[in-house]
Amino acid sequence: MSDGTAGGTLTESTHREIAAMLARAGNRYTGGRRRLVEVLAGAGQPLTLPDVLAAEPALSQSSVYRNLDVLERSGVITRLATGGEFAHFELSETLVGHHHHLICVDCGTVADVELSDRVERLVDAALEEVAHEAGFAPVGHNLDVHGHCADCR
Amino acid sequence: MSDGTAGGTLTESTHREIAAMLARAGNRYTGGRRRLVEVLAGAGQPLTLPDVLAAEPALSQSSVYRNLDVLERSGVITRLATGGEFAHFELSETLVGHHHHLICVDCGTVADVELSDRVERLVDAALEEVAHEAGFAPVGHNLDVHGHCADCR
DNA sequence: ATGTTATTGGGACCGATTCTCAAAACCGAC
DNA sequence: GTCGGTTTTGAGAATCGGTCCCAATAACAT
Repeated sequence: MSDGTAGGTLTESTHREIAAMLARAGNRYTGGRRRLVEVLAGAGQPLTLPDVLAAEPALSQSSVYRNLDVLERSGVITRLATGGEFAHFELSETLVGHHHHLICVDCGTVADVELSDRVERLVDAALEEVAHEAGFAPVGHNLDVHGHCADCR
Repeated sequence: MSDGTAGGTLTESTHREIAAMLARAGNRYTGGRRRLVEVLAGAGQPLTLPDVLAAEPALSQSSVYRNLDVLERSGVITRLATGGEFAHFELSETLVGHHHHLICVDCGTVADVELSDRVERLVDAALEEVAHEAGFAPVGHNLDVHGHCADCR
C-alpha cells in the first residue's frame, strides 16, 4: 500500500473482476499482468508499448506484448488503431465506461473524452439504422477526433 | 473510352481537379497515379494495397505505396487506420463527400455509410464543444462502426 | 532536340509485433 | 511441503507491412 510505486487507481474489487475475466478464458492474473493493468489504469490515457515499458522498466517487452494480447482477448483492455507507429492500449469500456478519443495528428498522443448521454443515444440510434440497412450487425463504434492538442498548437 | 478496362467512374473534370491538387504540391498526374485513382474510385469501398495490385497488376508495389503517400499528402486520398493488417485507402472527403465506415471484425472489409445531416451537425457540435474544453483544435473526425458484415454473419 | 526535374521499379532495408523454446512460477493433490 | 501438470516468463529470432535507395525512364519546358 505505501510502497514506492504510486499505484492504487483501481479498487481491489476491480482487480477481482479482472481476475474473473481472465479466469473465464483460462488465464491467470499474474504479478506482471497486474502491474501492466495498473500502469494502464494510472495513466488515464491510452498508452503505447514504449509508454508501458517507461513506466515499468522491469517488465520485458515480449511479455508485455503477449499480455496485452491476453488481456485484450479476455476483454480487459482495448487496442486502438490510431494510425501512428505504435498501437495504443487502454482499459476496456466495461471497466472505464464508454468514451471517445482526441488524437493529436502532430505528436500522436490520445486523450479520452465523453459525450452527453443525449448525443450518445442519438448517434447509437443513427448507426444502428444505417448498419441494419447494410445487413451489418454492429458490436460497437469508435468516434475519434483528429486535430492538434494543447501542447502542439 | 470503350477499351477493355471498366474505368470511367470519374468525370474528366474530377480528374482535372485531382491534377490541380497534385500540381499545387509540385507533383504530376502521371498515368500510374491516374490508374491508381481510378481503381480507388471504381471500388466504391476503401481498398488495401493487395486490393489495388489485384485490380491493376501492372502497377508495382513500391510505386503504389509511394503514390498512395503522394496522393494522401496532396489531399486526394485518405488513409484509414482500421486496425487490420493492411491500411485502407479511399478518395478523400473533398472528392466523395463526408461519410463513415462499417468495419467487419471478421474479414476486415470496410463499407461506406452516410448519416443524416441532422445527426451529423449534432455530432459535429458536440465534438467541437468537448474538444474546445480540452484545448484541442479539431480538424476532422472518424466514426467507425465495428461488427459483422452481411457475408460473415 | 536537349536539358532539367519528377517518376518508376525492384530490391535492400527498417521496425513494430509475433513466435519459439527452455527455464521459472503456479496450483492443486497427496 | 513437495510432486506433477500446466501456465507464464524472458531473450532472441523471425515475420511482414511499409519505406528507402538509386540507376533507368518518362514528362515537361525551352
